[in-house]
Amino acid sequence: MSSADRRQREIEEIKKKIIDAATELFIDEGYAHVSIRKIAQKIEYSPTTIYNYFRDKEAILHHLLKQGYALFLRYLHAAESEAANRGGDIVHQLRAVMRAYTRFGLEHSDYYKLIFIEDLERRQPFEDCESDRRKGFQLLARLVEQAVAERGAHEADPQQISQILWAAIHGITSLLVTFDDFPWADDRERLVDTLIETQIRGVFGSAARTQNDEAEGIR
Amino acid sequence: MSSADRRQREIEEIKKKIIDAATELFIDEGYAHVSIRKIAQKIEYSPTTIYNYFRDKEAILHHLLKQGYALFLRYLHAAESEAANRGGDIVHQLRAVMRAYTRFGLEHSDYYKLIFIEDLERRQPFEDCESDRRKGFQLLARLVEQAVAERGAHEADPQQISQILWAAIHGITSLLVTFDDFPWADDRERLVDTLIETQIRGVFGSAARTQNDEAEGIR
DNA sequence: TTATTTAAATGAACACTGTTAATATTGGTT
DNA sequence: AACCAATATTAACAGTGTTCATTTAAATAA
Repeated sequence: MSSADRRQREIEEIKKKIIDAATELFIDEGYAHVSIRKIAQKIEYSPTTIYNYFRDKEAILHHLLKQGYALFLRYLHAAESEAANRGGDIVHQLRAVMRAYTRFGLEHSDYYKLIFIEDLERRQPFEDCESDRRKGFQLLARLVEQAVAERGAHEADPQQISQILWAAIHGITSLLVTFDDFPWADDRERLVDTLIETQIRGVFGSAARTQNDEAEGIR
Repeated sequence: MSSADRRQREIEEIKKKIIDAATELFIDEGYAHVSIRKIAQKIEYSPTTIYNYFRDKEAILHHLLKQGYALFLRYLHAAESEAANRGGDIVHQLRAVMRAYTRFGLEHSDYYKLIFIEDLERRQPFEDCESDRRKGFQLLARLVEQAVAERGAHEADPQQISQILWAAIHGITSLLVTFDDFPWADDRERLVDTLIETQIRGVFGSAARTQNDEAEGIR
């Protein structure tokens, strides 16, 4: 059975080669402007060979997007648990997750564009990608629910608050990523921080600032 | 010269016919999936005829986007001047403009998708469309500057505040428009209102609520 | 090792796409 | 009625995603 195993590895290897070539091309020239033939040429295979590994061109994009979403969720989860382990209070965790969201967008702006623009723009988005997106939102929603339960908020409905926070953080990230040459305020990191603080203040009131935050020098 | 005039009208008429057919198709099937031949068939002309009226397929999209931006700016300006004429204070105007932004997005979600997703997604966006977008932002920025001067804000930098408000309002609009079947909180209008109030509170503090607002029943 | 079976890579082809150049057709002016 | 300019159309090119029949390579059996 060893030869079958080896073959399995070979298949994965070729798949990876295709994905890598496609990623580079998609990012450079945009999904629509990349042809199967170009990808094939880049990996030095015949165009039809690709169809032995992926059902069609969309399947390649799908594979690529799934990778992006996995990375995205890893960012959010890492931020949440790290903040929790540090003993930060619930609002602190919320902040950390929001920051992680934009950090992902800025550090992997190509992925962000692909998964939050290219994917959204398609007629029929991939269901499992949609599910990953929902997972990201629910992570945020859980934190908000807990935070509202602990401290109360101006608007009582946690669902509404989650969606507002999501909107704000998605808004700044997508704008920063798509309008790279817009004259953004001095430092982008600071802009994001100010936005997050504005949201926290708007939702929980200024009482939401804790000694914990002060100690870490959060404005 | 009357025949030349008539011809001029005819040209505009055919252009309009092309744009209208293209609009419908682009909205239904997405820019990438619409072919010149399909547009031609819809208006019962030969495919090549279209090239007598538009340089290429992109030029059609361009024309369409310009229309969308014009409508968008009309929404913002109308809201601003209406709020000003009603004697509303500056924060009131700000609210009105933000609401107008989302109202445009919701009432013309197809346009919104085209101009705020399709356009952003292209490699090289049309400059004059970019300029229209900037105009929209600057309208907001002017109001913010004035509001900050009048009342002060938690964060002193008006530029930063403008960008935060822009991000929030763009965020909620694009999410509402792209995730039409997401389980949004009860009433979407109310969600938008709550988001706007959250922003105002976060930026100007709760002192920002005026008797004027109370009188009009704004929460 | 050789013969046979199985799996993978390919070349040719189809129905499309945007776009161009040459041709046919129309309408207005002498 | 004859001409001419403007407009519409047909034919064609290079390129696209994708399929199918065919060839090549690899794995197994004799």
